[in-house]
Amino acid sequence: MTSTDFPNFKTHFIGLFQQASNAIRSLEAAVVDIELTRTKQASHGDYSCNLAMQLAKPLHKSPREIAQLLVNALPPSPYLEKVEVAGAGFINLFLKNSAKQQFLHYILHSKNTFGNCTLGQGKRIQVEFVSANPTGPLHVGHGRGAAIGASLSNILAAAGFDVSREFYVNDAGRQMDILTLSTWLRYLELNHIHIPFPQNAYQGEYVKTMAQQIFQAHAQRYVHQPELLLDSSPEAVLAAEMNIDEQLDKLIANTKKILGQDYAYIHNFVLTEQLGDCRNDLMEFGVEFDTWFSEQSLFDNGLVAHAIELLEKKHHLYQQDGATWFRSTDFGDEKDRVVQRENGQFTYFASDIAYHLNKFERGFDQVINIWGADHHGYIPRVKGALHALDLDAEKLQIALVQFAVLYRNGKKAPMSTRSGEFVTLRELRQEVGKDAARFFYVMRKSDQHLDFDMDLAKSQSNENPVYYVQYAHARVCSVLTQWDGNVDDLQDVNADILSSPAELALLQKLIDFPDTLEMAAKEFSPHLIAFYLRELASEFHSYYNSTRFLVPEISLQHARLALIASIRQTLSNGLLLLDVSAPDKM
RNA sequence: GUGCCCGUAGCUCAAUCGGAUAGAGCACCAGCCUUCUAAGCUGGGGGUUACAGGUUCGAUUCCUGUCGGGCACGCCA
Repeated sequence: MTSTDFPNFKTHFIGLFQQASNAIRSLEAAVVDIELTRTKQASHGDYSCNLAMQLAKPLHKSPREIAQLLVNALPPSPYLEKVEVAGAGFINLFLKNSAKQQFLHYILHSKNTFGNCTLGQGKRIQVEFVSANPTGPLHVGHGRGAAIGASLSNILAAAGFDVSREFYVNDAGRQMDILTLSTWLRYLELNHIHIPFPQNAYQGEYVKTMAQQIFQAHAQRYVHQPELLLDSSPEAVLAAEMNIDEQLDKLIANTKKILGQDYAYIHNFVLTEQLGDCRNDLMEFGVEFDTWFSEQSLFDNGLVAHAIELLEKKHHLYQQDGATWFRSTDFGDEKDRVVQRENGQFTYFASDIAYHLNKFERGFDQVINIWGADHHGYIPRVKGALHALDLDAEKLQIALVQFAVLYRNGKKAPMSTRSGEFVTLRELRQEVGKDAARFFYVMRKSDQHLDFDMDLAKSQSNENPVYYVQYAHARVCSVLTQWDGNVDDLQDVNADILSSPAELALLQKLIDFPDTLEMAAKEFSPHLIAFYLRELASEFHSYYNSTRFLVPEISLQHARLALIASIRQTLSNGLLLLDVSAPDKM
């Protein structure tokens, strides 16, 4: 065994149990997949297997009896100190101290690849996240999706997937038209033309800023004939009887008519402006994308029409009330869905079908969508469309992220979007910092509601878990700096001396890191990394306070330094997965 | 009204997809710096896992019901 080629204990032991159960003829039929879990108590050893209890029922034998059979048939392992049958029929495995100690060599040789695994086998996986409408600044709700998506992408990459990060740009819809209208109205105001600003248009200050930019660059170039906006057409006369959304659509239609070719200029300007802002915001948040995929391009390239044609050919469409419907009820949806409206316009769902078809055609082995929980009702129709197109809908996995509720000064902060009254992601970053925000966002399971406490996240004290972890890293750095040696010289140090309970527990904790990462990748659960880091930091801080590292005895000193250097490496690797910095000093 | 998610310490949340005595942080109380960073450590009190049944060797986890909360139910995106 070379120090750079260390086994994963868990999979190694599962293999042993596999062999053992294969060797026992009476078990053959019953054996399912073998699970190995880490124990919570030291008296139960390091790993525990419940296979015997699972087999008890089908075999009509007592669990302890089966457990003993398995233990007897278990091949020898150089890493095992002892094996015990305990409790109702658990098989407990005790690792040799030497196995734990030598693991340090593996960590110090692996360096920044420690924890990585080959779970993904190079498979191409796409993660689509954020995908916010480019109609205004990102708010704290988007921040959660961004943090989880980015961290998950990093985790999947470390787990051996070929990850592609994608942002779907909704640049084709009505929301963009509303933003265009809103900006033009503000621009007219700058030209002293005051038209009542609709309450359901975009109220935010950033709209005025964009209008200002257009005004400064082009003065009155885009004023045209605003009086036509509220023309005396029959529709306008009936305005009082239109609801506010119909009024808005009327204003948009008139604006397009008035501006003609110039509408596209303004539309494009606001889109570019918002997208650039969004990209910049996310970059400063540590989130970057490989692809920004335009919804409009699906229309321009005829992919939407193509996708609908395909559905038509496969007889999944029908006409009713002048519209074209997709029979999604055939695939478990609760009602059929319109793909093409009476007026000939495709719906958002239609472009989404084309988008997902396109994702599949790009040849990804797996596609993950990270969606806000409010989209859960949307899943059956998208999966249904994939089924209808004879695609393997299993390749698409949707990870729902629950809303974040922001608390400020102990009170719930408002988050309404149209009104412009919301806390932006940028403000959050400025108030609490990137690291604290990123860590806080992934401190919860993503499918749980999140209470984001600004005051807690902001406090530079032990209340904020991110500093606790970073502090552990900085402390190790400080010790190693004072030692003034080369960490690489510790790679093959004799670690046998590390035999105190605290040291062995720390070693086991380090051994857990690759398993934690693999689990986080399998379950799409970045929060596991955050929890792991806090636990590791906790054990380190405790060790730090109880033990001196820079002791006179060189062999002991080097062994302990190797241990804390390994801890530092693991903390650093883990923090990197979350795009949180690992500072040398604090 | 229908569907999905959720309910765990005073608060915010875990619990390796059914495992052994349900764990952390915050808050509260009592201690620890002339020695590697006190943004730290040590100890303490805190629970009928919303409630009532059921399934089995074993339930916070699975099933049913009740109560309470969130979200979704457009020819919006």
